[in-house]
Amino acid sequence: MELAEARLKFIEAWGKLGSEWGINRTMAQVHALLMISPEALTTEEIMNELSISRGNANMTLRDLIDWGLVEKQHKTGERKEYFYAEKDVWIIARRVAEERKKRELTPIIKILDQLTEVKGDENDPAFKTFKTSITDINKLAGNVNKTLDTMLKAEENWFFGSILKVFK
Amino acid sequence: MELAEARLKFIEAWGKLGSEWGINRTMAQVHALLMISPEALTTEEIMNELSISRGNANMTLRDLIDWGLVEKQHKTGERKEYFYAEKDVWIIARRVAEERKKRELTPIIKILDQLTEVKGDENDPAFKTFKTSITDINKLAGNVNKTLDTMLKAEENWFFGSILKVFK
DNA sequence: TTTTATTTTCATTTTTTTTTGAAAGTTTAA
DNA sequence: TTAAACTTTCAAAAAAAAATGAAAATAAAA
Repeated sequence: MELAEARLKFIEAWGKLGSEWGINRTMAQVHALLMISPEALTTEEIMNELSISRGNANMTLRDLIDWGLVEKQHKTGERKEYFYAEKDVWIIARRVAEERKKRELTPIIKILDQLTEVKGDENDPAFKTFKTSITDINKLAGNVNKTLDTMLKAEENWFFGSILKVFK
Repeated sequence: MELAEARLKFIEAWGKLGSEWGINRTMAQVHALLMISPEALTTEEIMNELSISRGNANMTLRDLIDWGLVEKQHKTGERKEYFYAEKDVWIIARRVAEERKKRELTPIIKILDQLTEVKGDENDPAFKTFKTSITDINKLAGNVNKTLDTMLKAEENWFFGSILKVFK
């Protein structure tokens, strides 16, 4: 396979994967494009490569910056902005985990904590089932949380190396 | 907080979480409702509790069955079908992991493997960056895959117990 | 300053996803 | 059989999400 074809396939696949995980397809595609680009790109170049509008490119890039996956660069003597993506997959994975933890896990844990406080009749099966489910989900969420904290503190080889041996 | 209110809050929160992770909000809500229901429910009951149409309820329940999270039950002497959800959160987590692995991880690994075969000029930065990125993502995906396999074989206390101590 | 290059915003349009509901299909019982 | 009870399907409608593009805003240069 030629580079040009492979690049398009990767961008498409990354976009699809993103959309399956609740991430805007275009955002995932812009990320894919920047990940495989050795140099920082301008908004114009991104628009052309992916056939998207200026507005879309602008908003998507802002989101990617918010996620900590892309940074703005300025070239001396040049007026326009360039965008460059982090390329270390371990750092990328950690950033995504960190953001999703902050945006989704923390809020749901807060709600689950409140729901644990529900009052009712211990002999009512509806009450008992509710309480057990919430308590169990809360415990699982707490463990996911702890595991993510460990992951966020860990070095790259935490995942690529030692931990896997424990499973073997 | 009263049970009725807590139930609604949980259903809402679970639906929101689902939609953030690419799972249809209604499907997550039906799942939530069944998880906190001690007894199996009829389509009719689910329609009423969540104010959804018969068609929607039917398709959503079928999907949940496909995911292995819900099962049909028949009560003797009764004609209509009842739906019951698995309540063990560890089993739920494993089923979801198993399905997403099959539906999303395996296909992307297949594509990444193909993309690793790309041919080009080793001195071309575009080629080098592409190859490095794909190779790294592929390695990470492979490790995620291995970890999930381990998780799928593991007992509940793999997650709730021992492994966490390794991190401490 | 004023002009020009560039970025950002956001009301509107387009696309995608989800839901509806009524007709068709199926199963059991009379 | 026929009818009643219940389930499934799917074209059409509605809702939600994403994208457009032109105007407004901003920033650098003349």
